[in-house]
Amino acid sequence: MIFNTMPELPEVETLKRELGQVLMGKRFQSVKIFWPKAIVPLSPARFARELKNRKIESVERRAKIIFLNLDNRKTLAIHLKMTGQLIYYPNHNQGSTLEPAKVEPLILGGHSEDPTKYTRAIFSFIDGSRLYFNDLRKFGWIRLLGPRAIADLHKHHGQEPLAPGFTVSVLGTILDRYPQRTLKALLLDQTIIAGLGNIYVDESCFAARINPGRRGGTLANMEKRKLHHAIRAVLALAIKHGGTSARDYRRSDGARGGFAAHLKVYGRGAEPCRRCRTLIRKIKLAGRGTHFCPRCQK
DNA sequence: CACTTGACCTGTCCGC
DNA sequence: TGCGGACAGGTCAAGT
Repeated sequence: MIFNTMPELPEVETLKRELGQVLMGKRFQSVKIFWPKAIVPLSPARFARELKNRKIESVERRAKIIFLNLDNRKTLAIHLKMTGQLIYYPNHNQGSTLEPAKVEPLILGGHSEDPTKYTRAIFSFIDGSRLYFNDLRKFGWIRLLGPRAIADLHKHHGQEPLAPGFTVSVLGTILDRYPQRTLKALLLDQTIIAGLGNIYVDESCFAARINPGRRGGTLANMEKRKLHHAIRAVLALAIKHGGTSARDYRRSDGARGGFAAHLKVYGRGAEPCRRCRTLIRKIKLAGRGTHFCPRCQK
């Protein structure tokens, strides 16, 4: 089973659901660290010692972070950043304690690679199954945190856009509070709304038919309602499709897939708008490549 | 206050 | 074929 994510909220949520199914109740046996920076401030030895024999009691997501809650009130928090992956290998040799499970070749970035080339950590469980943390660009991190640190992480992040509490009026209040910021910058800011990234900000703005360069204070009430609905609809649909592969995502069965085929503007610069055939424009906004239809999005 | 740039890393792609 | 530059799903710090 391969979980390859391009992680924004829908991708991390997909991972959380799938990992929740397989990791619940597993106990860590050993941990190998190949890129110690990924787990600072702990040393690999300390990190492994603290995890040994701990049981995973639940799996959660907040913003773009995955939380593996352990049986000692500590939590393994994982952020995949740009290129992180969590790949689960079930134990194919159930019952055998001598022979480690064979590692299938890993497909990464569309190429067959040495399974360990981008592997920064391997978590082995007592039943012989394993979880690989791969990360080409080494931006991702894994931290073992107590309740206080977890609470701080939560505090650092804003609204969960799919939670019941994220209402039209909450979004309206946000927009009114930052009247001068562009929508693009506002929606990317994790301390305001947590979970949207470059793909889903562009897609949400398109769905709402609002230009991402608009300032928060300029949206009419109807537009606020449309944006609110667009954000939730786009995220929900993307989750339904298991997330987006902008590049070379493969499922365990080798199928391309997910939400990439449903993208309306992201990655479609100079291609015709699916609604009006006008060419999609790509500009730089808030430091990020930004895609929109100049005709549909006012 | 809002925006830009650079940093963290490795890889791909495009133009010359 | 090689080489330099731009760019890539994220986030943080520093400077304008």
